[in-house]
Amino acid sequence: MPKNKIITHFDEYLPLDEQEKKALTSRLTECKIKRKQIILQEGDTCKNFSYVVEGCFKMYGVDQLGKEHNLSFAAEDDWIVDIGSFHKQKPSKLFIEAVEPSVILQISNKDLWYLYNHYPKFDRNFRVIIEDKYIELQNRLLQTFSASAHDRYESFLEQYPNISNRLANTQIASYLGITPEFLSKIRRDRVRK
Amino acid sequence: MPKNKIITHFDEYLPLDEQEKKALTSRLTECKIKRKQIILQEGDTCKNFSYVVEGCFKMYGVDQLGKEHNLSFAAEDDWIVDIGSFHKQKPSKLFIEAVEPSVILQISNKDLWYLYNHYPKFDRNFRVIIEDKYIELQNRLLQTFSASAHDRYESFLEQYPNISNRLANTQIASYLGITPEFLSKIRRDRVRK
DNA sequence: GTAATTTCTTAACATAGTTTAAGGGTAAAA
DNA sequence: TTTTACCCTTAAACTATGTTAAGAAATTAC
Repeated sequence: MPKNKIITHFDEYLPLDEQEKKALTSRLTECKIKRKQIILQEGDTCKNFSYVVEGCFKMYGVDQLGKEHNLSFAAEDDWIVDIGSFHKQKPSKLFIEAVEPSVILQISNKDLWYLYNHYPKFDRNFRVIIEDKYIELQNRLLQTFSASAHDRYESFLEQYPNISNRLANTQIASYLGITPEFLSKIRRDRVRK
Repeated sequence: MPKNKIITHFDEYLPLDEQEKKALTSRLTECKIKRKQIILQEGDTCKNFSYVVEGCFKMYGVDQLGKEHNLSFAAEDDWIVDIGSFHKQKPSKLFIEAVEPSVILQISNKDLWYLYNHYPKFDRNFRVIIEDKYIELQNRLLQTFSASAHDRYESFLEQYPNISNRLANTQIASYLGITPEFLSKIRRDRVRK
């Protein structure tokens, strides 16, 4: 039962009581998503906060030359949302796309605010979830400035072993901020050494 | 009265009632900080969440070669903290240093948790504050990947006019992820054009 | 199972940004 | 006010990474 997974997820933070569980699960929508299906498109407003039960997603921006830049991946038991668009309910500059057939649980902006306003524990839990994501993002930015592409690739493999072997190198290159050709060169040098 | 500034700051989120104001202000410590004074050092645990009443700070990491990489600046009415270290109460990898003589209001980790546990509104307000910071950081990362140093400099000047004219170019270059020499070249080309 | 599409690799060439070094300018400290 | 420390700029040589193109390999779709 997919909705149990999200309950278990919250046990890592402040566990929900029966009433809160009921309030949450009754507001979750389960969706099956096909590979390459886009669940958020540039220009649209991000209406849902999504919890990945199964599968994997990427969130990316597209630059003036049409190139994609991956901001994040989300696999099992992770959240995926354009917080900027969701939080302010304004058009997004990003895309969210499934890289595998996936199952997600979605909660709408309106319903999440209902939970925030009636059960303060959700403010707490999402505060902590966001803080953790902020820490990750800040570490990544620091690495981008202070380490070579080679070192960033090594870190990525160490930090996300479960995700890295499910993604095309093209996608990893985009996440690292380099071209696939250059990643290929890095991989060749790794093996040779 | 510095403590009034922080109350006004919260009015932009969910305004505090009298009891909450009292609970907050009684837990704030006012500090005067000298230019170049370091309020968080690598290896130390970040014990305080700091609100800048006056002045300006930088937060940075130092790489293996001893080079500084600025992650963020904070001036009046902004918060400065190493969330990673503060949140998990583990040694920080970062420094926080005043770039001007400053006045800050600090709240300790313990006291902030007291507020979180007794007044849920603080969970709400800090959730929203962190979300805003997350959005900023994510935009910056996307820009770092998709725009040239020249364009990033222009954006920085537009986005932070109040900070940019108070900082040495060395500091701005570090924030943009380039060398001061290259920023100098960018500035020369800007003027010529 | 086969065709179609995408991904991976290689290599030659191009470039944004770095390094080093040095001189002059500016703001902080005493 | 004077000294000191730091900051800014220039320029030439250098390096990490990007670009283009093209064939081989792998994965996905039919």
